[in-house]
Amino acid sequence: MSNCEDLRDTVHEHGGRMTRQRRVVLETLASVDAHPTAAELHEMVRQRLPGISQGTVYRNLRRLQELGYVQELDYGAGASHFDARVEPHYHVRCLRCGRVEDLELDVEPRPDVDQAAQAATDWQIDGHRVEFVGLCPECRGTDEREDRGGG
Amino acid sequence: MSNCEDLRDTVHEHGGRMTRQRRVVLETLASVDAHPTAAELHEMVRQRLPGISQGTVYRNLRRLQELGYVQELDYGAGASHFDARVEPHYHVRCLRCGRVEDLELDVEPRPDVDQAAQAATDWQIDGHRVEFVGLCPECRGTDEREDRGGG
DNA sequence: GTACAATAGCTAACAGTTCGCATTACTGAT
DNA sequence: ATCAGTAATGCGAACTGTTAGCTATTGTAC
Repeated sequence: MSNCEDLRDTVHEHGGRMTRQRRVVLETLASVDAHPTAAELHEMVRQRLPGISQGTVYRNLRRLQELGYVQELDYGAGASHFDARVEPHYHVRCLRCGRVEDLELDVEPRPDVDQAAQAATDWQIDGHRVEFVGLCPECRGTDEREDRGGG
Repeated sequence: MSNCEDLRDTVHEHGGRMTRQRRVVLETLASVDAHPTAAELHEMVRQRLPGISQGTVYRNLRRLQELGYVQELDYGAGASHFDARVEPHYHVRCLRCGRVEDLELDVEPRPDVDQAAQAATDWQIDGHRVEFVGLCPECRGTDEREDRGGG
């Protein structure tokens, strides 16, 4: 949420064109701690740009991801969620309401796991993805899950 | 493979009805090492039951999953894959062709990670999901990825 | 200011999955 | 062995999340 000012120039460097829509999509995503889906983000962005279309939000999210300003969190439970924090960090997903949030965990992602995996197979191991699952504070009270976690 | 004979009775215990379709869906999935998608499994099952519909395959996969005979591998890269091995074990997904296979890794899934996560949040942590990503032997040669792995 | 290409907005298409409904066929009881 | 009752089938249509095609705009470089 602080680096938004230089985004214009930086995005230019990468060949992007900083339209009003793209700027607002990124600013909005960067300004919230939550990790909204494309539809949720569309709704938020609409408050500043009422005419923006959902396709534009999708397109910009994809482009911004390619440019490295956004990461997509897609673990299969319904829609993808998006995150403007691109440094690697952990996420939790609520099994009941689907919400995704950051998890501040000082356990470092361990490359030795990848090495162990590499030693065990003839595939080329590029890495691994981790997602924590559970119940968010709001859903802890209620008790009527619609599970989707596996793995 | 081996446990298919008792499936009839066991499934009954859980309230399921062992139709020809359900039996063949499960037998077919259990007889392969691969982890096919619903569509792929449908195609396989058709060789024994030409008239079976895709909806029936989906329905049975869901039901069998509820009954604990099948696990769904859904990490968001296109379609879900299904696995008749329900004991926890690791999987790799090919970033290029999407194939999913087992990964025999003797690193135990570590509950202490969940405990660390639990200590760091007010969510209720139920566990975590891990998926390795990389290139399968067949795709290693070619070099024209269509990436989808993240976080 | 002007030109040009990247992008917006719109709608239709698409993939994966689920649902509704009439028909079939397991299963437990007779 | 038959029968009743209900879960499951097959089919197609609906639904969700996402992408693509097209024309009109509009950033950006000159």
